[in-house]
Amino acid sequence: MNQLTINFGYLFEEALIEEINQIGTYKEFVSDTTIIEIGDYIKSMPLLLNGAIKILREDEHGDELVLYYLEKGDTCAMTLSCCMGQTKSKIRAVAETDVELIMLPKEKMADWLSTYKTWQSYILQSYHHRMDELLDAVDTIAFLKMDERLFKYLKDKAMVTHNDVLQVTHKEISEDLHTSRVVVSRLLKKLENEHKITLFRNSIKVLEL
DNA sequence: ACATTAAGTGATT
DNA sequence: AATCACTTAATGT
Repeated sequence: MNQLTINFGYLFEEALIEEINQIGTYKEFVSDTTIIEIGDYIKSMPLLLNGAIKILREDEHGDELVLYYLEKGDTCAMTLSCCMGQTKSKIRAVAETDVELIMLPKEKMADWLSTYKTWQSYILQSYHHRMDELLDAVDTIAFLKMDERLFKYLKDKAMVTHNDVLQVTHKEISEDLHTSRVVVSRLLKKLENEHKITLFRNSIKVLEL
């Protein structure tokens, strides 16, 4: 399993890679699978080898809101805080693309914090990075108008899937952004008139990246 | 041919 | 920006 060395070799020393290889369990998820559900107890943390994961928040009525995406080399900050305390997940994680990852039991990650300096800085950096992404998400929701949010959403999605043609319906977008389908349709039409995207049935091509 | 789902649009709040 | 009501277009059975 060389995947690990490819994605994390520059981060971790060999001994740590070796331990991860031995202890971690390799898993795959196909696109659109829910990996972590709200309320789940977290007993292991993931290291993303390939693909992208969408992190969502949900309100009491089941309405969703996309927070950010995880990409290869990332880990989920939520699981970190959940593994420390014994709390439930407050977010949902859905595979945006097909995903390959390694699950690490939570007991080890605490041990490694003291044994491996590279592990320690990786965890701390992950936290820092997630915090930035979260602030970015807050800014986006609080300060950007819907049309700008929408365009950013499309660009982000194109980015993580490495594909400028997005396979989504207006309805799905409206759910991710927590707005109505009608609004999304109107704004998409506007973006198309501005030549930023082109619309098709069930897909959208992003022109300005 | 008919039903279903996706998308476009005017009018109203 | 949300909702309603309605139309049109594409797709599935």
